[in-house]
Amino acid sequence: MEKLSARDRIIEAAYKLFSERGYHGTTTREIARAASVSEVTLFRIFGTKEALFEEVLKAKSIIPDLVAMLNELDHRELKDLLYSLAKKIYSTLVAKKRFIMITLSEVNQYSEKVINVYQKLINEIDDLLVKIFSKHRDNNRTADLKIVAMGFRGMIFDLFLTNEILLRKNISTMELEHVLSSYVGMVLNSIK
Amino acid sequence: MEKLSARDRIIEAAYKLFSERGYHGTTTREIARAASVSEVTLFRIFGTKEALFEEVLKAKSIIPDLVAMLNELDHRELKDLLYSLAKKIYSTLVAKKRFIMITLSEVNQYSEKVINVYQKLINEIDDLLVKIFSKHRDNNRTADLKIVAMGFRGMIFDLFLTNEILLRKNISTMELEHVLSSYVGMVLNSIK
DNA sequence: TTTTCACGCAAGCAAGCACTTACTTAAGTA
DNA sequence: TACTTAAGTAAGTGCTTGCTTGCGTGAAAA
Repeated sequence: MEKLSARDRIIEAAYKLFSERGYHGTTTREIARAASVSEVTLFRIFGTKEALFEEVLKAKSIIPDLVAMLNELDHRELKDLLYSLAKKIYSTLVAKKRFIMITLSEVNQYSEKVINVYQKLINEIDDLLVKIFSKHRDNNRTADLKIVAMGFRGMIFDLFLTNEILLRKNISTMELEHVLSSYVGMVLNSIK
Repeated sequence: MEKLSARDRIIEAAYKLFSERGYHGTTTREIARAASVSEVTLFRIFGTKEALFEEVLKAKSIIPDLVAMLNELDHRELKDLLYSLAKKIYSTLVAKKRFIMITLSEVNQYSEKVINVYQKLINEIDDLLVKIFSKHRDNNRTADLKIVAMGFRGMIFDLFLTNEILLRKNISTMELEHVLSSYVGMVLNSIK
């Protein structure tokens, strides 16, 4: 905490406060105070509260993390591959929990442009899953792979949302692993 | 719209505005104006903005709808039963979209008490699903029915969230039915 | 008819908000 | 040493916010 520049301290503080109280629920005074910086400095660096908000989103977005993750896959057996993918997605979501909270509370005010970014990301995840599935599918099964992919992604995301955001529950690593591998099992049943 | 009392018109207007701009992003002046009521009347009836907010949540909560829905099930074949349940859940979510939006944007400020209400509701849905599954399960399958239930609920909720809230997409009835029946298929594969 | 009631209108209040100005200070850098 | 840079302090600007007060009015109830 001590080595960070004023700019970074402000971003960290704003990130935390925006995620807890929303954009309109957070004041620039509070942010400055939490960053141990004068309010004047905040405005000198960022100009407006809006601009600060955008910088926070840029700095903390989950999207680069997820995109990077998608490119880090090895070529194991299908079951292990899906399981490790599920775990990586879940842990990325947890690591970016505050970003998700901001997104949820501000989602209805996003522009077409921002929404397209999410649209693309979701498609990218689903397409990757379809590609993985189709390599291993049983050809006399007629399951629609795109829908299986949506379902798989949906189960993981909802698990995160329900436990981490809505119920604030401490799900144990063991239980998490059990649930995720069961989800993988459901998917495998549907494509083989 | 014309026959509503001042009180109801205020609640309707507040519901709409809170869902679009969040609690802090909505002013009592705007609400009064949208309700064609003077701001004074708003405060005479509700006392404070906070109290109005709580009345809106009470009046518009999705919880009674879902609870009522759970008690309206007939006893058809498993596949049809799950499918009609999925459709009912989805359409209830759509009908209460604004309530969900408010919930998402205010979720991190809810008290233990409010969170317990959601906890109970989620458990109720999952338990119902488990009950349905276990009547029809294949006994030599060892799938954990609770987890299958969580997955099923998760797929449905994520479908709603992604399409209706995040991407604001008009998913056609046909496509929705196709996706939901595929989800039902995934579940059936896992328990039989 | 008189009283009550539900509401509107005009005005305002204290506090808080994002943001600014003017000036200062301390630590590098040329 | 002179100058730049990054930060702070103190004060304040104009505007908005939640909420209040006082007074008026038309319609229904008594």
